[in-house]
Amino acid sequence: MTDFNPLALENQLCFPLYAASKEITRRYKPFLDPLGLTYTQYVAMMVLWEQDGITVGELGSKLYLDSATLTPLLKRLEAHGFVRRERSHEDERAVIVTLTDEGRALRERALEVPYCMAGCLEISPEDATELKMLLEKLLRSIA
Amino acid sequence: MTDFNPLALENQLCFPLYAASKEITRRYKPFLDPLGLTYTQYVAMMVLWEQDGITVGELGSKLYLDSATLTPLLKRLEAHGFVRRERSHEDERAVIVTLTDEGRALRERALEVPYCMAGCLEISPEDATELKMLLEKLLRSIA
DNA sequence: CGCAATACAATCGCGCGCGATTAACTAGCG
DNA sequence: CGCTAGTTAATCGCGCGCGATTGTATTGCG
Repeated sequence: MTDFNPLALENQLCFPLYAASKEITRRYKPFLDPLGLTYTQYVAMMVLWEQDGITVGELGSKLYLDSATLTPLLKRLEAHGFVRRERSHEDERAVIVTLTDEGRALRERALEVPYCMAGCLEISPEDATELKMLLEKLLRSIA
Repeated sequence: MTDFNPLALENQLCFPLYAASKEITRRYKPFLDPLGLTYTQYVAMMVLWEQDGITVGELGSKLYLDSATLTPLLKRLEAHGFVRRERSHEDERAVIVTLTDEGRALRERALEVPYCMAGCLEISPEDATELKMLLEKLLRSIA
């Protein structure tokens, strides 16, 4: 029997996950730079394009991020004129995030990003579907 | 035909990749904290446990990290007494990273980490193998 | 009603992650 | 041999990512 090294990088599941995530985020950069968005800001905007006027907490639960990350990020998006941040009148603890006209308009320019990325990632549709399914399964089991 | 929204979070491949990577790194924390390592420091140590005395550049190519990340990280590992950083005599541009006795000894304590994580991730061996294979395939195609 | 428990966002501190630049060194070509 | 082009780490600046704490608002229980 060959000796198995549990601390070898090749025997890790999590390392390729970590490395692939970083590399892909880097691949997004040239497509997102012209929009003035980072990757995290981009996914935050995706949530808002689907569901405008949600709270910081709701946004965070969809993105797996907390207010320590989101508050400064949303302030930057606000400074860029893409969103507004306002205390809820019903519940003064909550902060509602709303798209501005400029933020809504940005969606049109962002529409091509997924297609640019699809052309950039050399992965078959079958592998992509399988990978997405496995990642979501993993995510459900731990998050 | 149903209308497909390319900017919906559920239609992204990269988002579950990004989210799962973050969540898993977080799961490592309680196991790595007692060793005094972050996740990135842990994978750097894994490389050194396999191949001691490599340069910053070689380490970076294995971890997909550059010197801007590694230099301060290695300084912290040096401050903790796990590694030494010395200019190569053959090539004064290169910096050789070497394990200290303490750094080598840490491997024994780290050996249980992969087993703790395996017990913590609810994923079947078949899914894990398939996921790892797909991630490495993706990584090879883009990095 | 009053007060303790809970919920929510903001803040703080530290460690990445990386594009861009800088500085030191080496290689290689004429 | 000298000079330029290339290589290697280090540094800088900014934006996350998150555990921990803080302050305010709400809820719920007696």
